[in-house]
Amino acid sequence: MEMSLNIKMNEHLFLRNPEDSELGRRIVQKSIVFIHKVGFEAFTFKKLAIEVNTTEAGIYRYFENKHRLLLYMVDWYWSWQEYRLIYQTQNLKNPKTRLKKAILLLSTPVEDDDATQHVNEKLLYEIIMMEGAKSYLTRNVAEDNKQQLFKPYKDLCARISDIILECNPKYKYPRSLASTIIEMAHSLNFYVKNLPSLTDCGKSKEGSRISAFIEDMVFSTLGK
Amino acid sequence: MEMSLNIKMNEHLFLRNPEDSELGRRIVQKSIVFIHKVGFEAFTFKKLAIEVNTTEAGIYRYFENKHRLLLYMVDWYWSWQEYRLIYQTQNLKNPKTRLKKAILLLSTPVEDDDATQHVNEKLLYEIIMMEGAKSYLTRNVAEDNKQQLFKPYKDLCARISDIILECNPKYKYPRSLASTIIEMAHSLNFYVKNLPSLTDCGKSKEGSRISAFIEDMVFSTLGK
DNA sequence: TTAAAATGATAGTAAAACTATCAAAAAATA
DNA sequence: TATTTTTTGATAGTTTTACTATCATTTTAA
Repeated sequence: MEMSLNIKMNEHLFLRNPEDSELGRRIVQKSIVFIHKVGFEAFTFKKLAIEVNTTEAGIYRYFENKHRLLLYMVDWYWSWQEYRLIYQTQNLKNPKTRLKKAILLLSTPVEDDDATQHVNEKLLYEIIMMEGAKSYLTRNVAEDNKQQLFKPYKDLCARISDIILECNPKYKYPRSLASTIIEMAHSLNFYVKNLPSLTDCGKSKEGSRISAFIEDMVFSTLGK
Repeated sequence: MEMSLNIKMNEHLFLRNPEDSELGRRIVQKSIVFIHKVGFEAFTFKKLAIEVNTTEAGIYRYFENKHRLLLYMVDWYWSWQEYRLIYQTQNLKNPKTRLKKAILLLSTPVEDDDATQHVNEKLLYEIIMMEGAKSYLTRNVAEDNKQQLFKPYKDLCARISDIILECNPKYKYPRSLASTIIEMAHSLNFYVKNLPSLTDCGKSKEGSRISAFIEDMVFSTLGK
């Protein structure tokens, strides 16, 4: 059986939906490869146009600017992680097991998933690690937030928060703890790779050590 | 008694030491005000020059580019926080009390400190909250790291890590926990202000709620 | 089959991110 | 105090970025 995953994206993210055309899908696909390669600062629509084999104007017809394109990728990523979380925890009854799964999913660098042809999840994970925070660390946070552009992140946070409450209904800070899990899962992976003295994890077995730390912290906090 | 605090900065941060001249100090002072006002993206040396009452070339004589100037501010901030931590914990014998103090210092938005004439710490705290991560989220991390440009952050992390170990010598992840404290203290303040649904803290009494969350998490993790 | 929409090709603009030059002013030193 | 050195001011110039605009051609939809 052949299947493919399609995530419905917020309409404010684009001028023309990139899912609807060959060119659009190529823009998304190549921008992931290209941002991963050169970083968000050096990434321009002019250079991307060459990779995509179109013109600068061609890309501007899909995305207002490169920040919106980043937001598109970031939103796609968080929606995908929420999907993975739902999918991979569906038969797990024990909330503790589910929370463990959530921590593992977020803190383990991802492998490419074939269910999505034009998105390379492995590269995307590393882009989020490196550039993810730039999606909200701008003067436009308030406006972007009004347009619901951070909804996928918030949804994931809320979902993890719910699992936290299932583990311990009396816990006072489920959302703060959920955003700590999400944030640190990615930050610590960045640190291990680039500023290892900020962690206790060696470069080997990265994911597992990071998730061990987060797990220990979370379950201590929730009173096992 | 009149006193002033002077922090020795890494020489790679600047071309000419801004501490050594009236113009240099004005560049630092005004850049804090200006970045706080318009954000790092919209901040340019040309516009800063007008505020400082000099020319664009005048600023380029002190700083190679705006990213180095950001790093200068970020490093100054972490050094200052380390100084505050040492100063404010010097007579506290109990490691638990000292760790609580550290959490409070990092998670409470700061008031301006008169010991430093040309640095407005209140504005600087908010700049770090908003722009701090951009200092290391670049393609130059590795190079910048070789030049020791992240040393102040690492030093602070190491110091908190030491206090953590005093609280519980057997704890396995003191550095990861220390960087979690530092990172989340600032991130959560940003969330409360801009994306409150990622937290459980209302906009009132921000600092105290955030530190309550972090304290609870940290001491649960260390086994009170 | 014809109208509408999407793309390609090209041009142009304002601002950003620098680099260079040279004279005037200020500071250091002899 | 004179003179050398350093620092600043003023101005100009270059390349790249981040767009916007126009128009012909191709593709798709009615």
